[in-house]
Amino acid sequence: MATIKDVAAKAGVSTATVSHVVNGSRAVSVETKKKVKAAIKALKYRPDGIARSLRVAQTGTIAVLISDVTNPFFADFVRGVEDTAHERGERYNLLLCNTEENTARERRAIDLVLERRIDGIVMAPAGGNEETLADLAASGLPLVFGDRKLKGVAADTVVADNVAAAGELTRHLISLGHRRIGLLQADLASSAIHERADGFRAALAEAGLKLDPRHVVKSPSNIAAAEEAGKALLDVSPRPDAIFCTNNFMTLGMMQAVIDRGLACPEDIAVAGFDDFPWAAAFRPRLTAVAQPAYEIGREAATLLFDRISGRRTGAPIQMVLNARLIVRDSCGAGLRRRA
Amino acid sequence: MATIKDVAAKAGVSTATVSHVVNGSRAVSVETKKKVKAAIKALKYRPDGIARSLRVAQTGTIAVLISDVTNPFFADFVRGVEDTAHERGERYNLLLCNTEENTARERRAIDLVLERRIDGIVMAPAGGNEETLADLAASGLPLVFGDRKLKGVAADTVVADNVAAAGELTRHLISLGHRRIGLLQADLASSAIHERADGFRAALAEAGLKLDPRHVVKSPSNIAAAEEAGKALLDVSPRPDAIFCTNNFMTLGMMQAVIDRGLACPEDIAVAGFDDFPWAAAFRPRLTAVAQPAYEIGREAATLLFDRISGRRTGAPIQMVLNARLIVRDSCGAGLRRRA
DNA sequence: ATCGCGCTGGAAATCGTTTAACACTGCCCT
DNA sequence: AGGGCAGTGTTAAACGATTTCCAGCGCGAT
Repeated sequence: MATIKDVAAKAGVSTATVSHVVNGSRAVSVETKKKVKAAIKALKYRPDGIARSLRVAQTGTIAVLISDVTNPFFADFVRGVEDTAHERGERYNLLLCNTEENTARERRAIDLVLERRIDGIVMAPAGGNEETLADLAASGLPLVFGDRKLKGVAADTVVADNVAAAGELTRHLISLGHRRIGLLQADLASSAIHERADGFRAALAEAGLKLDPRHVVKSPSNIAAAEEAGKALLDVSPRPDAIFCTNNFMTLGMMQAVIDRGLACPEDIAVAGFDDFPWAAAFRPRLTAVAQPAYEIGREAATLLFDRISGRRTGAPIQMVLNARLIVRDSCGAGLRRRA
Repeated sequence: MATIKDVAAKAGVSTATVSHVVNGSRAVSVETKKKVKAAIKALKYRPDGIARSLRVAQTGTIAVLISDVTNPFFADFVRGVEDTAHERGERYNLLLCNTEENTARERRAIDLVLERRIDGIVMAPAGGNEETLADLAASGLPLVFGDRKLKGVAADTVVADNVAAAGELTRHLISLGHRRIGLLQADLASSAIHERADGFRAALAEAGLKLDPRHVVKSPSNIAAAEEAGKALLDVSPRPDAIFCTNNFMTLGMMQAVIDRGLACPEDIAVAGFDDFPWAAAFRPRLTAVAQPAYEIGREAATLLFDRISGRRTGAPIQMVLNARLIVRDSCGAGLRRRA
């Protein structure tokens, strides 16, 4: 690889001049500019970003820490941050880390990206690293939380309005005549999950409905585990007549469980999902679900981050909450004559 | 941020010594080691990876260029490479770039990551950058293609056996009695897509079946476009009695189109997908599809890459092809009494 | 004349590491 | 006694950029 020195030598100028024509950081006569450009082309010179980063103390890289890109929610989220990074810096890059909802992995990932001297972090915190993250935030490194807030650490945050949306969804269930409504809850520290459960419970209480403790089960946040948990839920007697699922994995596992037990949705049991899918209207039962603005959460989080990085915004962290919207389709029995 | 110099000063040793205790690169007496470690802790010293990278000429970062993480296939693929990166380096990081199947974006992304002096690239080439990529491969930077091969550029490659799997899927369609089989093809340069179409056509020919030209339509690779294209396909007369979809977006769009036209799958029309979904057995119609080993493709691609990076393997590029497997469910009418 | 200024250009310090080369101290061996 | 070697430690030169001074030159104003 040719270095700036090689270019300077070939063009018969100093490295300072080469740097200036590359970056446009000072006026350079058209003549020397031409010579330098010729040398650059001849040597296929490409500036070394590492050396540059060392000197200017910024890397043009931001880290994105999420639990799993395989989760469509986070895939959208990541696209949101990438797209806005693209619009801003022109030259920003994303360092992606899947933390698997694991405190230790998250801490390792943080260590790693800090060593890389990234310009900022947007993350969906797994929980359990409050202390580390509070230190981090205090250190001044731009840090924003997306999807989840973290108690006790002051950082910019953008989340969906989980309790409101969860309330709306369960009221929908109730309005359809369901009374024994169960909860299939992802077993995560995520504030989002807990807020959804809270919204669910509050709506139930408000309607004067009781929640049978056997009708709430927690499951690891993946489809296979949710399927097992879902079956357990279907096996209690009396069986719930509707299930509220706190995230997309729970929903998918639950649907599978319904099939495993030979039941029909929505005729035998209603299932309501938190998190919509692009294909939800194309397969039966057409899923009734809350659609989260995953992409926008990523976008806003990135915007907040870049505002910090650029110094456009300083001072106290702000918190942004985005609306999620209920999409009524068939899986809860809307428009269905209910049996018995 | 404390630097190595600060630590050295505080511990009363040279920076060389500090470096050696940090990296374990030479014997250091227990006494000085203790002093150094104390200083490190006291100052919260964290080595600067940028400076280190500059010096040692490697970054511990690899770039992953795909069209879109939002595509479940690529999400799995990325997880595959990340997981193996994790197992290898212990300290490897992923730079993620979505190229949107866009030649220009891909070239920009390549430029960007080259400036970052990444240690290697694994990518699903969009097509159109053959020259650039051939240069790149020739330059000696470890480069491996996943999911797609690129004609005319010699690089390690891992792909699925698209033509075989496509053949198997269409033979399945034929065996079920379908005769007017249509093709909904993603309009991509991807070798994978073309191989699937080839496998499809070959199987048709082998069975002595004709392909009505009006029964093959190309669509941009996203659900909405595929839905429109799917409707067009359903509107030709005579209507096809089965559709082969070349990737997951085509499949989803097609299913939506079937609903839009008020038809039933598989009763009125069969749809066969290339790319399975984790939820495919939980919703109706249960999709018959070829399941690609997306995660494994990512894994093997990364393995190939690290073998190059570490110098464990040199010489001519190798090509690896992984099997995809057909999963028969309901959407093509298996086990269905066919009408008329 | 002299001063000041705008326009170009260069020399050299700097960013924070790693590492080759060298130095010192004991100690063993002959 | 002296050479060789193992064990620790330091000095200083890279790595490849950016950027702060500083300088030369031409020119208009005083």
